[in-house]
Amino acid sequence: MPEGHVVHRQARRISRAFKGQALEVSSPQGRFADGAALLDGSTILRADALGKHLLVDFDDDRTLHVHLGLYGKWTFRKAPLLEPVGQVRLRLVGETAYADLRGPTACEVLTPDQVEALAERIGPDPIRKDADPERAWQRVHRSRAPIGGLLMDQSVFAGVGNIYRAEALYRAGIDPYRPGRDVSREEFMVMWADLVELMHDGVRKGRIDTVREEHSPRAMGRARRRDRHGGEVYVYRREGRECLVCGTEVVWADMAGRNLYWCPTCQAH
DNA sequence: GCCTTATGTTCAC
DNA sequence: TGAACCTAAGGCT
Repeated sequence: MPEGHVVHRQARRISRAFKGQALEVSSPQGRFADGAALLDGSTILRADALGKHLLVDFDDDRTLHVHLGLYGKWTFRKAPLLEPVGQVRLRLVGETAYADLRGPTACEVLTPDQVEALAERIGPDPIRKDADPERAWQRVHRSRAPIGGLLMDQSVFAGVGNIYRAEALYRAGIDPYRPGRDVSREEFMVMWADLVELMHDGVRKGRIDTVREEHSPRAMGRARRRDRHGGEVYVYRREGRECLVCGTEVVWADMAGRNLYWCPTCQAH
């Protein structure tokens, strides 16, 4: 259940574990048997993330594309090899370690053209150095759709998920229902810079913390508080509890089938 | 043990 | 807008 920061961590981990090695590739579950056969014995050149998409380049111009979706998960282990447990779609075995992939939405082999097409259909990823926020700004600026929806649109912001959506809007003081076209360029650029900072922090720590020091319950002498996803946040899944800043009850709504959380006082407009 | 829920995307209507 | 995809964890019994 990852947002972009997790996928970037996984790309880094795959690079460190397997780069330059000829891998044994298999599909214990069988659903990726053809792709695994195609990649088996090939060498990994690099692994990278584009938003929530993981791309692993093998020699011979073949790229493994993995999207974890809502349930997908990687597990990394040191040798010795253990029998696959459960539904393992893909197993990568290197010299001293191996990785198992379960439950992904996408696990396929792409050609260079297909990789290019993927890169073109997703928006700028705040975690990547080559991201151009102007592309996202043009989309937001011209849209009547609510900014809360645009933040979840991967063709506008790649890698942003439900937690970063809720927290970036909270920190910017923006009502999730405000139309994109009513967000000023200044507000957009501040929010983009904030996403860059928050998501880089997520890559570094492997968890999402968004609460500023001055608002942290620790700083106010209260017990350390961890939210259910493992980090410390202002509004995500805190419906019915008090806003850490103003005390108003955090509220919840369904927005396009996803859970949306915000503080109606701190994010009034 | 059973039921609900989840940091997501795509497709059909 | 809703269902399907597909797996694991947590809450409930």
